[in-house]
Amino acid sequence: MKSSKKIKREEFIRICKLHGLKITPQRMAIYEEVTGSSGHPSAEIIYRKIKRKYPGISFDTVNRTLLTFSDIGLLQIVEGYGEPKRFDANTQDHHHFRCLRCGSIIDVYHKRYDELEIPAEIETHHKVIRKRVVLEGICKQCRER
Amino acid sequence: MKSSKKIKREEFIRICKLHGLKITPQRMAIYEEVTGSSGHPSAEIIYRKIKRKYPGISFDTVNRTLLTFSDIGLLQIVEGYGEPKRFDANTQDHHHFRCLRCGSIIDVYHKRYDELEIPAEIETHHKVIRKRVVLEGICKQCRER
DNA sequence: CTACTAATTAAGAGTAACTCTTATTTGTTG
DNA sequence: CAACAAATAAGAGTTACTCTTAATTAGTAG
Ligand SMILES: [Mn+2]
Ligand SMILES: [Mn+2]
Ligand SMILES: [Zn+2]
Ligand SMILES: [Zn+2]
Repeated sequence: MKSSKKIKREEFIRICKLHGLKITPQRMAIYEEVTGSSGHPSAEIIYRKIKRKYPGISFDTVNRTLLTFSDIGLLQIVEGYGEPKRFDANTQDHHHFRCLRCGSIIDVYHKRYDELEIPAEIETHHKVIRKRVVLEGICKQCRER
Repeated sequence: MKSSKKIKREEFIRICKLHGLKITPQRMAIYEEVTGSSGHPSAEIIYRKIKRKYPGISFDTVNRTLLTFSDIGLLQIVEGYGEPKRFDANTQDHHHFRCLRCGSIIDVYHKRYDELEIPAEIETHHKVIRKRVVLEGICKQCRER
């Protein structure tokens, strides 16, 4: 029986080839790291973690690769307000709650949000590719302090 | 009969006093500029426009003032992905469509979006202050090219 | 109106988060 | 395995803020 890690790697290779991207050790490491981390890490955080196991890697490669992955749909960038970009390898349809105090980002799964209709005056003029609900406020941990 | 411009200024002064902010010519100019502009300008754009009529003003003052105004609810910052922040003096309940190619931001008014319920598992743990729908895609102008 | 003082500002230096350039290395293809 | 386009490392450069400091000023107490 195949491990889920191996299936994930094969899927990764498939999508890279589909987009004409070479399979490099750096890309593998970055993909494993970002899919393995449950949160919504920044490029800097991902860079630091990978550097432990792979000291030669450069920040530029990590950042460029994350943007490439975002272009080909392997991951997404979470909506924000100009702080470091936060990456998300969760490709399921989902939304986010963002804490205005500590910056933590929590996944929100809600079927009604996935089914939102697009207003007619937008739909007739523009092409909508993505729709998301963004919730903001103060998270549990921050409230308790 | 009072002009709407005058009413706007009085309301501005009221809110500033409410938050213990001094009424300075710079603040007045920035507020007039940002409420007068229909789009969703960046700090740099607002700075350049004000500089024409008020050559002595500094970028830092414009930027700091915009952030202050956002803190006290006179305006908001539009959700984005790390480009320059975009400010919005439209205080009505509304949402945004953002063009992924040219970066233009279009207001979306849709009652159903204003009435979105908050999922129970978020509501019970965290305090939600704001909820917004973000649409993304390619705008009419960009499609026609 | 005048003096006082805390808030605000201009100017410019500093910083964070990318983003680009160039020389070198490497994955893929024939 | 030879050829070469793609990718990387290193470091410089850029953008968009953000901070520091000295000067100015709005609001208020007399
Ligand atoms: Mn997520
Ligand atoms: Mn708007
Ligand atoms: Zn928090
Ligand atoms: Zn466009």
